[in-house]
Amino acid sequence: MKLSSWNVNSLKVRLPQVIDWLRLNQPDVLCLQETKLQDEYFPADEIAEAGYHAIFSGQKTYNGVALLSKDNTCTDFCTVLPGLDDPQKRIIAATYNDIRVICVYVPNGERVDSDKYLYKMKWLKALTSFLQEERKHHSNIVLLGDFNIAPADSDVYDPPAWEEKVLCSMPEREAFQQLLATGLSDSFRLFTQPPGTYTWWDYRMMGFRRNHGLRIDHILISTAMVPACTGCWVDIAPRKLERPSDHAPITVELSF
DNA sequence: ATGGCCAGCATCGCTGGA
Repeated sequence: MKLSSWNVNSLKVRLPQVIDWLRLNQPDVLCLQETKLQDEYFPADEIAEAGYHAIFSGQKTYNGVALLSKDNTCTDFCTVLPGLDDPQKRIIAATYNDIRVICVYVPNGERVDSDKYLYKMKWLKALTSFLQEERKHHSNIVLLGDFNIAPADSDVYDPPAWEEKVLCSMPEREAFQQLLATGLSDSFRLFTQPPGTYTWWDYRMMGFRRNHGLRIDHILISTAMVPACTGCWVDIAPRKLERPSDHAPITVELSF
């Protein structure tokens, strides 16, 4: 089975690209971030025509997450991060065939000296606690989405320029390691990858053409799933389209 | 040169993203 994650930066704008991508790639689950849609406007019918069931948690203008799946029998649907009274729609989780799928849109943080950075760190701490709890109930966990963290300098096109900047700062990288310490592996790093593989490129300054990118979208799998993991890759094709999202989708493949 | 682009909302300029 295949699970994918894509920050679409407005599902309204990107819907045709998402539908095309689903038809072409046929993931079992596609997790979306930054849908930027209130639930009453979610394009469930168009997505159903492509053969996918959708659950979603959105709001006006900002944030918003969704899980699209071929399987329409998910259970334990959840859209809140316990311990955090957060009006921002940044998490959606559901269980598909004994696999716990947790889709997240981690706050950006803006700058390391901003209040949004403190909110980001608080959010990550609550997420780690949530994973510790989820681990007690599920052995097969996939935590995927836009983490807004480049875990290492090899995930950054220009490490000196980004040193201790938001997305690359040590506290953020430590928070990422704390997530892994709950019993998760970065599936991307289980395989040899082409150097300079990223998931986000700035719209400005011809960021994509110059491959000025960061790897900030991730698929983390519980250790029990590692032997079944057969691949993880980033598909940069959608980033080359007209009116692209600034993120590319990432996919993990599992032998069940 | 610390900007540049993009989406949304509400208009013709701002916020937020990363």
